[in-house]
Amino acid sequence: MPTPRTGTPRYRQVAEELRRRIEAGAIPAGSLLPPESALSREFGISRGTAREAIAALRSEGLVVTEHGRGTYARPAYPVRRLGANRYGTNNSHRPSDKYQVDATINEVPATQPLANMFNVEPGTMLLCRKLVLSSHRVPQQLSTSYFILETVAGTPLADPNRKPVVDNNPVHLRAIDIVVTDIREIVRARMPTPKEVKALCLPAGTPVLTVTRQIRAGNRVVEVTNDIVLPSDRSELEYEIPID
Amino acid sequence: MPTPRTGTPRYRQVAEELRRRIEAGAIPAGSLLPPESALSREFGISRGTAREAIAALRSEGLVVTEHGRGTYARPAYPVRRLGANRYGTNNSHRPSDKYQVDATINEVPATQPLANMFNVEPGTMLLCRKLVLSSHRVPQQLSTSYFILETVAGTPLADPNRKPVVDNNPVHLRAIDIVVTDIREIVRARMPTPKEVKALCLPAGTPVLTVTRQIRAGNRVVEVTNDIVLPSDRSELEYEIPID
DNA sequence: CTATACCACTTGTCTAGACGTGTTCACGAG
DNA sequence: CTCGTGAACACGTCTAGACAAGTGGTATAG
Repeated sequence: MPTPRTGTPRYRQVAEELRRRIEAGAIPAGSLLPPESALSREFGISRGTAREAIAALRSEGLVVTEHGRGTYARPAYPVRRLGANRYGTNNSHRPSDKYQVDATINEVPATQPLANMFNVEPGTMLLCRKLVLSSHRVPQQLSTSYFILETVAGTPLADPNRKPVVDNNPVHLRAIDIVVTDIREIVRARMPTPKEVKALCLPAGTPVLTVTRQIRAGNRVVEVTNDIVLPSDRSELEYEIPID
Repeated sequence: MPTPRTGTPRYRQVAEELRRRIEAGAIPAGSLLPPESALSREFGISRGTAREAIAALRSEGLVVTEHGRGTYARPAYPVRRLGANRYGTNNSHRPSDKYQVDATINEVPATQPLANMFNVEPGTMLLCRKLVLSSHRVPQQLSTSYFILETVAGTPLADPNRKPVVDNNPVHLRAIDIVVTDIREIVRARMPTPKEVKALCLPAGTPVLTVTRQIRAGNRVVEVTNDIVLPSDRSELEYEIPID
């Protein structure tokens, strides 16, 4: 029984109806949507079409689905704002207290793109630090940083047993006599890889913010972080731009 | 004939195989993947399952699908970098030449959140400017800006016939005797609404970057842009952070 | 009272087929 | 030579049904 077409596909009509119900509060945030079988009956569509309608909402980040349980109107997450002052040298508040950090450290030769970012020869040995930053057992941030090995070898930065620093690298670099003068960040967004979905417990359809960061001391690049990965549903980035 | 299960679902196995082919260059960027019917035959799966495999890759942004044509390994887009110097007062390069701008201007009373961002009473009249920035007939950026009506009424900024400025508002604000001292931006990422998908010609599964911007002159907030929307496959944001 | 087994209900995966709609290209009419 | 038209082929939408697998509660055995 092919339903007569009205131009817009049926699954999209159903998605819009569900969206209206969520936005009007008829389906409160955090509560369950009707199961697929009920939607199928209510709208006179097959289960496959009902699933497509829900998939459309999921891809907008409006709902999340759990196997065996159902589909929820998505509750607003508490957002972690990475403030404009996160690199300030007066570390009045230390975010590290609230977060748990897992680090793996090893040494690698510079690949071509990394060498470009450091302005060194490819093959130069680098120190590579991969961090996983968690809060309440939920991973909040992944990052991979590189340092010129020569400049940090033997310092606390290269010590795997040392509790690694979270954000404020300028302070810790100063501790080893590197005075950071400026930081350059490039922000992008993309869909996560399956690995990142797993590592960050991302609900399906949630994009990630990525930050590529260069930390410079004078005209020397002392650290390259080749992608800080942040779940976009739990993070935002703040910048202050002074005007001359 | 239900295929025997090996733990991971068939559509995911097919997706991984296709991913390998793309990453290995067997399917070069920009070229067509085999059509669904061919995948269905090659892997011994139904067309629905082949579609699911492709949907998985699409949701990672690895491929894009065009109705009637096929699915392409996604070519790298030319990326528009919004540089750290985009608000510089010496506008040495004028990006406006390369872009076409459509503007709609009207006057609205401040809602509560807008009033908060401006630090004024709700209901204060604002000038609202919606811009669509295009390049080569492809929309690249949407934005909605607000100004305190009183401060800009009668100035070129409020003139709908005037060719609107693209980026560099500080320069144009200075022209009406407002000296911008700093700009605060908050960057987020999310999935686009269906309207944005259409307006920005977004391939399915592409997230958008959003920037909420406050432009301040002294301690007065002179402009609030409540979301610049950028397609994440064509844009990146650059920031320079000076360290004291 | 507890632990387990089962059951009802949910989403996940998959099949086979139907018809709609957009694209492309070759072929034929003018 | 140009224009259009139609066939072939691509993806888009939808149906009906099947079984797998996760979740949570209930009834039963110990």
